[in-house]
Amino acid sequence: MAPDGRTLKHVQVREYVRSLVSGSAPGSPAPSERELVHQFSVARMTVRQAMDALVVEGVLERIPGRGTFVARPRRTASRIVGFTEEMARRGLLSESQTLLARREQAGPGVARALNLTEGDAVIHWRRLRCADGAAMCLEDAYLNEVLLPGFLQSALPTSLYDAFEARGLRPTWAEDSIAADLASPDEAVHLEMERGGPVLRHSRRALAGEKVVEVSRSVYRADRYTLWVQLGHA
Amino acid sequence: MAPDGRTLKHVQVREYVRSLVSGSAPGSPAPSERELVHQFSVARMTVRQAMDALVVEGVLERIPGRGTFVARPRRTASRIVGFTEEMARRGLLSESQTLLARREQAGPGVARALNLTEGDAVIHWRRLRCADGAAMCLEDAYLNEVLLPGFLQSALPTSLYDAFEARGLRPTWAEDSIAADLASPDEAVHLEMERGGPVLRHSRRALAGEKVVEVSRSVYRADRYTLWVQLGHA
DNA sequence: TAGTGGTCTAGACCACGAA
DNA sequence: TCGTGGTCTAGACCACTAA
Repeated sequence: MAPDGRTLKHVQVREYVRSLVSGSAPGSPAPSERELVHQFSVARMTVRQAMDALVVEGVLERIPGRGTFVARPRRTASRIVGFTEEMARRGLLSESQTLLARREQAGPGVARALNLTEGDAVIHWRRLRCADGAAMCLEDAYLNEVLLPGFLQSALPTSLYDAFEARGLRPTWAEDSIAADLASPDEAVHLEMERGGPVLRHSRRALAGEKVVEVSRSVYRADRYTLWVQLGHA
Repeated sequence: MAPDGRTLKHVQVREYVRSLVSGSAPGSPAPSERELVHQFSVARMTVRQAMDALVVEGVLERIPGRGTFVARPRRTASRIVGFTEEMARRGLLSESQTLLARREQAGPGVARALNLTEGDAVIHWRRLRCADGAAMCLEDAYLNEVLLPGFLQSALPTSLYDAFEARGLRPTWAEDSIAADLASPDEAVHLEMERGGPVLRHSRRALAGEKVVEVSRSVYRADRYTLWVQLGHA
């Protein structure tokens, strides 16, 4: 489809307009379609193809009879992020202490969640996660070793999600479950809280495309953590 | 734009194709563009406009050189639903007992959340919500009286979200916060649980377009409720 | 080779908004 | 009245896929 040497005209126009309006205030006018026809010496349908893409993206908004304008940014559902980015968003410095990082054979539950067969090799990574120096969460992550070759052999990353990103495996879909519970004795020790104190249990199954990249169980100190979720759009 | 008497051609083609493929299995071929050009005696660009819309909607998928096919349904983020639909989804019968339903003056927090001024009239509706006969949740909802005229004067609905729907105020955006905690004595009595038992606190601010339609605080028995959330798409 | 979608042209008329 | 976006035409050539 895309000729090798040259850039498609509608892409040229699209990216020109995108750069023009990037940074413009919502409501600012974009060039009119006929104006762009003259500037680029292209047909109007070509310009419309370019603008259509930006409208679908939510960058532009058309008002018949008036013109095309910079759209106000859409509200979008929560992005899928890991602990590190979540804490950064709250202005907290995150640190982690690896309690366990090894190759294991998948049990029935983990195998099913990772779309693997029982006994397949998985990476089990257990960390105590702190924010601004205070124990916040105990996290057990299970990863598909096939998708992360050499993961345990090289230095463990600070952010698992950065490691996904670097491998083109940024999660695009997540199924989370959230429940309240009381801390087990072992959890209480790690989280430096009293036994039987309240905790928030957060489980996640994250996919990149069709690949299950992460299955995890986290337990948060209830007194230090509130989960925020945005749903819907527009 | 839209002439009164007749239907736009690209809309005709679009709806024809939509009805053709509705119910078809993912991967089934849709008519080719040139085929539709002949059937409808329209230009190819008109057919493409129709098909483009269906592709953006996620109904169709184009494969260059091969044809256009029915797309597999997209995974989408959690819909914004209320208690009634949430329980129905779990196969549970929900019932509610109204503990309080009255007009109040908005306090500072509720006023800010509802985009109102302190002292404005709001509806405060407190319900004990049960699933399959068992106490599940204690919910305090605050509503903008202006958006729900006559709400308290007529029979209270079973489902608040049905009432929104009937008024064209179905929430399209929600900001939720979720935390673990221990039940207060009062909550424990209503929820028929021991004092200091674990609960899940779920707060919501729901918008329909730009209008804040609901601000609520719910407290769930931790032993009976786990929250499920899906994020992302594709 | 025949068919498909992707790109592109050079026009046209319409309804609507602002001046 | 003029400019805007919305619709529509009747073609064209391209790259790709499958037979």
